[in-house]
Amino acid sequence: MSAASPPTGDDLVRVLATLANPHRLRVVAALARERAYVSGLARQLGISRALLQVHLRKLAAAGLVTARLELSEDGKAMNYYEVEPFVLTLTPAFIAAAVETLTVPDSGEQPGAQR
Amino acid sequence: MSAASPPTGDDLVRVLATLANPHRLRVVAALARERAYVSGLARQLGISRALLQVHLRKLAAAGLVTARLELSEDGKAMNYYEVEPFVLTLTPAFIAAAVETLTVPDSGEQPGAQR
DNA sequence: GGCACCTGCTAACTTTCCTTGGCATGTGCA
DNA sequence: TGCACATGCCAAGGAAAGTTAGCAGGTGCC
Repeated sequence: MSAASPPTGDDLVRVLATLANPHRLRVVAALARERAYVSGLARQLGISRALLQVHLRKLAAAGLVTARLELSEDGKAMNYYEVEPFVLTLTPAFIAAAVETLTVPDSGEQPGAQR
Repeated sequence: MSAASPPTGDDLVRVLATLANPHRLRVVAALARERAYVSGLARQLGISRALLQVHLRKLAAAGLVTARLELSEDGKAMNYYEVEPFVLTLTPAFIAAAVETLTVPDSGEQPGAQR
């Protein structure tokens, strides 16, 4: 799956909004090197677990990272996160295409909204 | 120059944050078709000029669009905006590289911040 | 049992962003 | 002169995001 072909413009907005944050960018960068579990990653990044949890959740909601619950050798439950191999090439033309499938805030949500 | 090789991670965050907005995405899409002036574009998009101004300013600050002041046939000052031909390929590896040049919020702003 | 490590959640505060409305300026034309 | 169009700015309220602190649960080991 991954985010190869961004279908809806809403998805694009969500992904961009998710990546538009220094902490989340660091998380993606860290997970790009190697997967990690929450507490360890929090220490590595120098932020609180609560804060990291929120960011990880957003990244997961955008489909940029995935969680995998595992058991360590000593039987502790570790929640390992790994980055999704996404590729997103942003260009004016690409954005123009994505905008076609943007839902409008109030009225309806017709993709091909003519002006 | 355009945004061919995103230098600092801060720039990346700025560009992403700028694009992470439905209105600004629509603006980029509209300008990708053809350049336009503020009032006309506001009518075309169905938003107020004040709102469009703010979004255009952010887009310009991120280097995604450029303004060009011209005079119409009847002597009116028209501020034409056009999109910049940017190309930004987002991948985990690309982000990992950009993070290297992310400035930290409080302390200093050393690019190669060790963990 | 007590300590150290892991997990998750929620409430509340602070900060930032979005949006609107109003005001001021300048031009051309009837 | 008054209308229509263009430009810009600033203040203020509402909505959303970021962050912290605290609580509760689980396991292994001395």
